Amino acid sequence: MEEDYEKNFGFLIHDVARLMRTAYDRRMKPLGLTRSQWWVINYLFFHPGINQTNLAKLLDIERATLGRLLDRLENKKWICRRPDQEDRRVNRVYLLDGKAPTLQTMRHEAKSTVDDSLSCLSAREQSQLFDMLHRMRAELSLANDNNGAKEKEAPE
Amino acid sequence: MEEDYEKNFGFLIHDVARLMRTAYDRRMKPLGLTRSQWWVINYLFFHPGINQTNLAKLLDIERATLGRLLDRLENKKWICRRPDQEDRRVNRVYLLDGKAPTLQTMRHEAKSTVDDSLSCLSAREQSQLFDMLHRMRAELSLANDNNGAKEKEAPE
DNA sequence: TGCATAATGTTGTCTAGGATACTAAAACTG
DNA sequence: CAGTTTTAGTATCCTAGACAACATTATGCA
Repeated sequence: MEEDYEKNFGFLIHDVARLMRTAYDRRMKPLGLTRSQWWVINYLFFHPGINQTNLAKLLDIERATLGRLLDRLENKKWICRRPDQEDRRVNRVYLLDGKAPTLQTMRHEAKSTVDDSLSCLSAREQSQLFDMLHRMRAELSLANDNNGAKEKEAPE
Repeated sequence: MEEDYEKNFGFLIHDVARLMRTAYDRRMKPLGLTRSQWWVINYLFFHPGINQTNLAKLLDIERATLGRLLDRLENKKWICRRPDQEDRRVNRVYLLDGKAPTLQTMRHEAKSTVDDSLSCLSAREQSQLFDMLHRMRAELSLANDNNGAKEKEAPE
């Protein structure tokens, strides 16, 4: 019987993701950021001036969730929101100056966290794992969209 | 540059886990339970009368997190807590009667959710994936324990 | 026996995430 | 142009999770 629920894939992957998050967060703590916050900032580095909706799409999270993440990052003086000149609904989000060095440090921290957790896999296994998870994400993301839009798309 | 952060394994697995959770929760919704709640109940089915600390250990979550999960399940009349006769600190947790049929339904729902998300992998790939994630979980869980106990274990 | 220590469960505080409803503004349509 | 619809961002409410502090109760030890 143990086997029965030890085998639930949903919780297996949930556990791995959760354990990785806490490992990340522990390492990030001295820098004053969580993993999610760092991830937002990392995207902002590559997409300065992006608006919130598009950033939420990139991160594949809800706009509300991103909004709150940005609130916290704004409080900590990591980012700023500037109103768009042409569309008064839109905020453009920028990384504040002087953060590049810390960002670099965090990328290294992130990398060693990942490396640690992948150390029990061979290089070949790692790339297989990547490939499989990518496919799953694509599949799930699609299913998610279809479900979310179900009411509107296929009303009968 | 896209490649650079598209490749972050921590977020890849985080995304997959999150998408699976929302897929689960959507399916569970008509039954009035979230995935986490269902998981607790599933364990209780196999371990009636377990105390909270041991249940938290089985689930590998914090006692506080479990306590609040149990609060919600108690409100919904899914479980009850009964004081232990010998140790007055301890609560023994039981599944209330008549829930077995719903539990069975939920197991099927859970299974099809998992099957859907794994449908893009061959049987061989699935078992490889399982194996790899199990190893990672063991590794991370160990690292987590060591870190959590660090202060006490190695005070110098 | 009496005090120090450990264990059980709760509460409080924080982050993250989803869902929904809302406001303001833009875009579309007749 | 007026009215409708869509879009951007927020507010509100919920679950879940971690961490830390705490009261109560057991346990161990001098």
